[in-house]
Amino acid sequence: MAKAAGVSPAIVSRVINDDQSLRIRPDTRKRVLSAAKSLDYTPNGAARALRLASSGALCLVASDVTHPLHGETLRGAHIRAARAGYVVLLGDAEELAHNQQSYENLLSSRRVDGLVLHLSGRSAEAPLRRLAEARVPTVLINSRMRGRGSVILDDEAAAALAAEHLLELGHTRIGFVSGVAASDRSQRRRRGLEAVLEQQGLRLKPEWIVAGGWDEPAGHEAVLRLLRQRERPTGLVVANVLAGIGALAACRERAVEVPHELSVVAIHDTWFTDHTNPPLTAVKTPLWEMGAAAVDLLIEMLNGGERRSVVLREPPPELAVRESTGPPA
Amino acid sequence: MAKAAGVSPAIVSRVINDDQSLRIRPDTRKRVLSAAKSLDYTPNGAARALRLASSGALCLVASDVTHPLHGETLRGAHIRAARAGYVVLLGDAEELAHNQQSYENLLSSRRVDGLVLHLSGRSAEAPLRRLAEARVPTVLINSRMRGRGSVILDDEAAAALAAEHLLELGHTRIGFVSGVAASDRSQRRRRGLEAVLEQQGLRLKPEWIVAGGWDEPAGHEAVLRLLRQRERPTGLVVANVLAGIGALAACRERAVEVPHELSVVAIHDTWFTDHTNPPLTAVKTPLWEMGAAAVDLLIEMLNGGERRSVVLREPPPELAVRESTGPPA
DNA sequence: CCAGTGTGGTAAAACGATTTAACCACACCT
DNA sequence: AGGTGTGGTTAAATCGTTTTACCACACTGG
Repeated sequence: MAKAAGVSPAIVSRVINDDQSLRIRPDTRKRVLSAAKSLDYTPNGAARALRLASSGALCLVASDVTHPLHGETLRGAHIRAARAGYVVLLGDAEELAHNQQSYENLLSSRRVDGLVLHLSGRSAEAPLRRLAEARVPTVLINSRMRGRGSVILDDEAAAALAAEHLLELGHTRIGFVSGVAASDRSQRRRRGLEAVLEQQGLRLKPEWIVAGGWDEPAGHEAVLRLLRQRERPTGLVVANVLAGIGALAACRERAVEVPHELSVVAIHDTWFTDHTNPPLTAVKTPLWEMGAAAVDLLIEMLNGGERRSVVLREPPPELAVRESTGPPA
Repeated sequence: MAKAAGVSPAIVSRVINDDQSLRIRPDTRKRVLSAAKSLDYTPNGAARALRLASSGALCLVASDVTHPLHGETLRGAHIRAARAGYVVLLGDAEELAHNQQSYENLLSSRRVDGLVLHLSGRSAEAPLRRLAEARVPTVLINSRMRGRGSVILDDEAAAALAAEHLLELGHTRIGFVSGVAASDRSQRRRRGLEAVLEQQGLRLKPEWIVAGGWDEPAGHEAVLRLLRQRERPTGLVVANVLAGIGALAACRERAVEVPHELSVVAIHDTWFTDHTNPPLTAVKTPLWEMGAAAVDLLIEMLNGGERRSVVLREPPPELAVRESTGPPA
């Protein structure tokens, strides 16, 4: 490259990288640029990474790559990263937790400059977090830890919106299917729900709080448990849309009519809530933006910014009313 | 590192990489290994990549990262790659097609050793393919091109299975909602369908073949078109499960009863086919395996193997009968 | 005329691993 | 004893950038 331009590699580098402090004659610059184009030269990534001690790659670890909600977040992260010149590596939490060896390698070989962890909150994932922060700057999505960068949804607001919807329809007996119970996001959703109920002088009955998870089988199973009880709620807030679909399935299975006998509203919204039976009322949350915000924060940290914990309040959660909610019988 | 072990870097490298041609005293090896552990040393990825002229990363470009079916394939690819010591970068076709500049950079900077392209078959993606093969070894998923590595499903068999199911139920008036019409996988599915019909002396009426796409809106719109016709089929094969869901929605919208007035069977199966209204009969296809096979093939190519075109016949497609199909009225 | 100040570069030393060639000590063979 | 392996280790070159130090030259002001 340098040879073709008849110029030292130093100059080439500085021209290509548009170094502002470089003083150069316009025609020399042009010579470099045209040589670069005619050779269709691209700087070697590995050499740059070596010299700059940074790889230009971020890694997003998702609890489950096939989880439909992660797709949105991933895309947000991806687009933002690309805009800043980073590429995104993908990790599957389960796979990595299984194979700690390779996980450690990935982190400590400086192949990635930073990490975004989007985990489920299950305890099996603890080592992933511990190792992460020890090695590279890390941002947590939808879970918080002291002194770590994180981006979380406004879960209280989302849950409150769901609760208000049920209250407006006239429900007073309201149940809650939590996500992974130990996860802080699940607890935030519960708090948001409780706050709204208390305003109305209502309480969340402990026996109507059932532990679920983030996927369909978990919601299914949780609602079966709930339906076994003598007294039943008339309205149900489900902490996750996949679990919400499981809830609908459980109702069908037990011949519980939705929404006449039980109204169901879930948190998060995706394209297929229109297509469930009945279509599922859901609270729309800014998942795309969450991914984007996580990457923004991470890049900010990489540039020397401090670790912050961001609560994503914009855009605010929105209710999409469908046919799984209605007035109590 | 070398210093702590009291040994030259050459030895360290060869011990760490387990070089078979190295003859070394057991205690020397042990010294190296224990020093490596105590310093918790990991070779710098960038330096290795530079020296070895290979990055240890593969890139999977999907037409749409949020597409539920891609999740499965992605996971298969991911796990296989990890097993071989590769990490997987993720690309979004739409994003990359938009931003060719960065795409070219990614490919030519040798940041990835190989590429897996899982595209939709739309013409906008053509440049992605062209550039890819010019720069790095590439494997196409579910589409074929002369002289390129590729992995495709046994689409004929899958479509045939769907058709046989309808025939067995007694349908003779069968329609087809294709995917992206120009894509070869769509054509293979159509051929599979036609072959089975011909065996029974039946024909696929041209007016009952409607062009769709790979997502819900496309299927929705295609079936609305189909339902506008005077004469209607009683059974419908939809080339994609998402489009299938759109088909169901279109039927609901037009008050066409499924399965009594129209039976619908789609290709590909995912967890939510159980939850549509009515639950959707679908042909299960080995998506996970397809991702895995693509990566296997790519790695084989990277190791000097020739470009092959693999048809994935194992495991064979399987029919999951649900409530969207039944005997004709 | 000379010191000082720009200007437009060049040359060389990193970055951290891998690989090759070279070297040495020692044993074994003839 | 001289030649030939053999086992074990070292030194040096290399990958392609970036960065720092430095240089030659022209121009300027006193």
